[in-house]
Amino acid sequence: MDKRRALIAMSGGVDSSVAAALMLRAGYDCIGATMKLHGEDGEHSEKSCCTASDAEDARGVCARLGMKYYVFNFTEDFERQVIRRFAEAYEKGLTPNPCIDCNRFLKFDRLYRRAGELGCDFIVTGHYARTELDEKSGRWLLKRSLNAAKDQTYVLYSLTQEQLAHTKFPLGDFGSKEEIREIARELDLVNATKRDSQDICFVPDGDYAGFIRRYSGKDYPRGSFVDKSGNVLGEHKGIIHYTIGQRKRLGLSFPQPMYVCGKNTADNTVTLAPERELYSRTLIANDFNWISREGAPEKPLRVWGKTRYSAREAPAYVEASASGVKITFDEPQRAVTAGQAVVLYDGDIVVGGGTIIKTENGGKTTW
RNA sequence: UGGGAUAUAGCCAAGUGGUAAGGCAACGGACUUUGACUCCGUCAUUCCGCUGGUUCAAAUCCAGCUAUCCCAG
Repeated sequence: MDKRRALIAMSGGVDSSVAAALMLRAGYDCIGATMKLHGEDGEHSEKSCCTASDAEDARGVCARLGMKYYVFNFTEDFERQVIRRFAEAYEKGLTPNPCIDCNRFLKFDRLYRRAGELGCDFIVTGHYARTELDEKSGRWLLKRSLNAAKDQTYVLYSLTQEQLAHTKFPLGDFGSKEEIREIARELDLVNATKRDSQDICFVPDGDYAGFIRRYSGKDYPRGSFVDKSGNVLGEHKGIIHYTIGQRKRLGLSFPQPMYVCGKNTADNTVTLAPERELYSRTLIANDFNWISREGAPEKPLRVWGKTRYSAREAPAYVEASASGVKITFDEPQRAVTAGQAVVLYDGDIVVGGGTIIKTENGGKTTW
């Protein structure tokens, strides 16, 4: 019987390289692949991913491990599905998470389909997450990695049952990143000590507002910082420069720290308030993907919700609502931001996730 | 141009004779596969509006000047 074949999505980093090694070790017929996602403008730092040198690292690792290696040029899809969404979201006053879109539309769609065309049974990534078939329900589950600190299920909530059935995350069962690096060292992989990637990969200099301006060719006019009562506090540099909960780079001084608590694209204002104004207990999310269950529960269901990548999950109830999925936390959450994802957990199991479209402050208002 | 008040870093602001707190902002770093948040660090090498004076010693006392604000015009 033929060996099962797997396509390894290789960024050039240590994680996906070790994932490949582990799949080989497990006896799979492995093909390495790097997605070329953005053009070479020579300005990408070592902090970003998917650069030419990263592809070289991936190629080197594949050579070392004796795997076939391909580079797929997905720059067009990336531009359309990730960068454009990113820019348009900011223009609408939202704060998007491009990593989630990249996983959803590139890795687990474009690349996933390509893997199928190449006769692969699985797509493999270096994400810290686990999958498991639940015998009782017959559903594929997405579960947190054993290494809780590195868990990346938050950016994977969009995976469908079909995708989960054909995905493997070899790193999910490791307790620490050190173990991963140790394997890389043992195998003498070139990137064993390469630093973890971070920041938005297509905006390596961190100036995402400048990037959006160059990308769209539009000008984002200055406007007013206002307080909750509408009093003008100062001038802001353009609404795309700010996000909910932001404290720094406001350029204004007050007796107390002030934070962005609202953005209004209609009148181009940014509302500032003290930290205590940032908390909201309920939110509405749409574009929701349910993983451990079929759809939204009719009656409130007990879950743990996470409103941002680095947030700790907090107890909440989720239920169906006219405008989407309604989530009510036991305790108000800080700076819940439209455009970001909310992901729900039941222990280690990802119940589902969606995009936050609306929040409500401290129970003062109901709908 | 009569009276009163205030003049300390980008902003606010302690300090009232003994050798410049703190907060905000800014900048740097850590953390982080998003934006943020958070944490750590730097931030008036003695012109503390200016000029003199008193004193061993002044941002702190005195005088004059300048600027701003308020009340009277």
